[in-house]
Amino acid sequence: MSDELMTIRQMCDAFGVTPRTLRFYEARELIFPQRRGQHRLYDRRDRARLTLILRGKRFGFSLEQIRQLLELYEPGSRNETQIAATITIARERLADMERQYAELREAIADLAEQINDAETRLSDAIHSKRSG
Amino acid sequence: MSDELMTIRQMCDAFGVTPRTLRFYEARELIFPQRRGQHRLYDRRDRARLTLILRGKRFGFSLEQIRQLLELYEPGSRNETQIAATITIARERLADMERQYAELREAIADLAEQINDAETRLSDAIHSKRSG
DNA sequence: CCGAAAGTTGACGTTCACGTAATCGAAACG
DNA sequence: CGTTTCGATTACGTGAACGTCAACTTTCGG
Repeated sequence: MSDELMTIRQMCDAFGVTPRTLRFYEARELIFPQRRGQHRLYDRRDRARLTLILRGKRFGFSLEQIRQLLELYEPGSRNETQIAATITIARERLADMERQYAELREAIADLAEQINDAETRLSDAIHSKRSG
Repeated sequence: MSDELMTIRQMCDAFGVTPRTLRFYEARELIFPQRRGQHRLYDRRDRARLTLILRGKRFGFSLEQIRQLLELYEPGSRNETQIAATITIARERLADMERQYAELREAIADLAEQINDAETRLSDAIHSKRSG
């Protein structure tokens, strides 16, 4: 069932990454595809993790930070100490994201204003050219 | 006037960067401090640019993208074509930021939920231990 | 005036996140 | 049954953004 298990190429097409990237994430222990013989096979869980990886990257997180966050998404058979540690890390990332969210709002407003100013300068320049 | 002109060390202390970083940004043409003899001196404009550089970095922009954006903040003596090009680039960055802003909102909600779930698992684990 | 402190210019090193090429085994296909 | 094709492994290369170290001036406090 191609809906359940995907080859590395299908994954690459689906997510817009290269085989190298998927093998690299695996080497860094971010995903753990099964093997059929020598070949890798990716299931729903792997796809979900990859989605989170790519999202994390868009927010500027390192692969290591993302790896730590992914533990949160594992109903994992780990102990209390590890769960607590993961939660602590996740709270820090969450705080990062909330700060970034707030700052992004400001930055968007700033940039929009600068674009407006530049547009004014531009139309002024065109106008003075036409009438000069 | 130390409020007007700052040495490289004062800049580093103020912005939390290293001298190497400031010289690197200068080599990449992101800032242009004056020289008193051999030494660099940074003015208000340089500080404003550095603020924008560090902000841009926090949003995951490359130094080259930031350099292009900085042109927008220069009341610059450039021609219409260049202003128009800068505006086009800036609009793209603005679109990037708006997408990021929207996605960040979702991601924050997701992560908060996962943290909640993990906290539940954690307290459950503690409870089962106490009563077991 | 002079020695420590601060700053300068190379130039090479480093980390992250992959890219790229070589070589190999397995698998699909006419 | 040979040959493309897909995938695996290994290893070296790369670009971005600095770190680090050496060798020199320059400047400032005592």
